Amino acid sequence: MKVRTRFAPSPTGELHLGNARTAVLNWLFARRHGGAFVLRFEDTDLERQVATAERGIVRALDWLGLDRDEGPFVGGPHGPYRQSERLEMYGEHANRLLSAGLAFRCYCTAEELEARRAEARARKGDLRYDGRCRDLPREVRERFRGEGRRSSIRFRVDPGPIRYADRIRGELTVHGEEIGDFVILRSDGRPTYNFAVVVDDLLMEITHVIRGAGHLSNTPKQLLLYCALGAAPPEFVHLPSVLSPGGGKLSKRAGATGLRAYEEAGNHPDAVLNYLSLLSWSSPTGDEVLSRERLIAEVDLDRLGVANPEIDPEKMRWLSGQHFRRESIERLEVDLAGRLADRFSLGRTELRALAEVLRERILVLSDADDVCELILPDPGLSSSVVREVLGEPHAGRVIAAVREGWSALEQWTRETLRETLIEVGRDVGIKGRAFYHPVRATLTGAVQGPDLPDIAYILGAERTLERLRRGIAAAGA
RNA sequence: GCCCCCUUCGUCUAGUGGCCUAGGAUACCUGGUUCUCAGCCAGGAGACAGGGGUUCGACUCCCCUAGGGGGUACCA
Repeated sequence: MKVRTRFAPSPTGELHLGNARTAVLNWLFARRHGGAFVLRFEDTDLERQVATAERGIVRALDWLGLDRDEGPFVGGPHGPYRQSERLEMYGEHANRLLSAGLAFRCYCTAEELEARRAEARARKGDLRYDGRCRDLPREVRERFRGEGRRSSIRFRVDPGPIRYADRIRGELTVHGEEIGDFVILRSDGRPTYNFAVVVDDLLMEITHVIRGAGHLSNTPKQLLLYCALGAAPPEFVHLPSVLSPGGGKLSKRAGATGLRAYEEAGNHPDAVLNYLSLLSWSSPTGDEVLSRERLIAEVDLDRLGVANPEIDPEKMRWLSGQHFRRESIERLEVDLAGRLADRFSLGRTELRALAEVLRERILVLSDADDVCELILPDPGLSSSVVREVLGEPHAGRVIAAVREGWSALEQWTRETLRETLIEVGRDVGIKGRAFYHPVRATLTGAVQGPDLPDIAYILGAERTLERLRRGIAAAGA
């Protein structure tokens, strides 16, 4: 049977790391088995407009490179892919259960139920539905209808053990009496979550339900529904809940736990994919820096852990750096151009040089901002640090010697620049900061930054030599 | 209240009764990379939540406690 997985967020706000991790695992697993990954929006409960949230989620999935085989905007044979557009299907299925005697109409109003719950809470009693409409005599039902009472439809849950399986935790058991008869269709005709997922997953032929562990306790209800509908349940895989840095719950809004923040900081998308997959999972090889291809080849539901992992933004950044180190120059050029275009006008060779240098040192793309800010603008030599450095005894001589060495270069490469710089240093007989600082200050106006040869390489021969020329003049003055 | 799930270095994890004087990664500290920051390389410190069992032997199995997560909704 072909593997089919799904990601079913409700389109409220932005994707947080926990949702994203669920999406990642579903996608990876589908790709691993040549299956289908479907996106579905669970929006039955939402009256506000959700269009922007929907687009935000799709955009986030695209950024992570999680392409969908079916879903909103791409379509597919099992649509529609929004619950709000599938309302008749839920009604039909609920009626099937009703006529089979597996469900019943409940005439209790929301207010009555709430009042009873409050009362039960007060005397520390049982909060579950008491089953009072379960076997209502016909006359009573008719009287309620006559009174104009609306009814919801509840699923009949008989007492006794319910055994269900989770791929990660194994066999689990709950007792029917702990669940109670739950609502599947509200009195206004909308389905409840537990009913809608089952109908959708069934109709969409989902084979593996991979979702957060928060849904573990919903699973027996859903299993019961599958049986009642005469269908074979999918395999359930409940991923441990992702926790905020420090251990708290992952809140829906908090910026630091939103996927968006990691994108804006310039984390490499493949690294985010990699990092998210490493939560509760590890490669059998022990390697941690994994390409998309390796992730797909190596995902294995049987290597998933049970404990709830905490987000570690530092490790995320490290991984991002590792992915940049493995990135192609061409791709990095595109990323850099996109990020820096509005602040700097970058020439072709300059962009290439920047990419070559930055590939070896950045953790996240935003690190490039600082480097460019430091190197690209004309430094001006009037700042106090520069004047101080250029005022040192041998400053002018050092700059002149470096300029002479570099201007004789046939090839302006990082290697030749570095070798020449070391050679000149030896010849001139000045070392350490007395040697480096005058050159550095002249080139960038600061005494701190990337390696000197790299700075010269990015600036190119013409600009480097010109800046040095002015440095000599300033030092001489 | 009741029910379910979880608990290895700060963090992510390896580990399925002897291979564990518990391995890796990150973060941290130290040294190197003839300047700085970053990167990179090398080294260091750092954990089986606590208590009872079972067993010749327990990080691994069972029970209790504590802590965390979830459910008990006409929320998802």
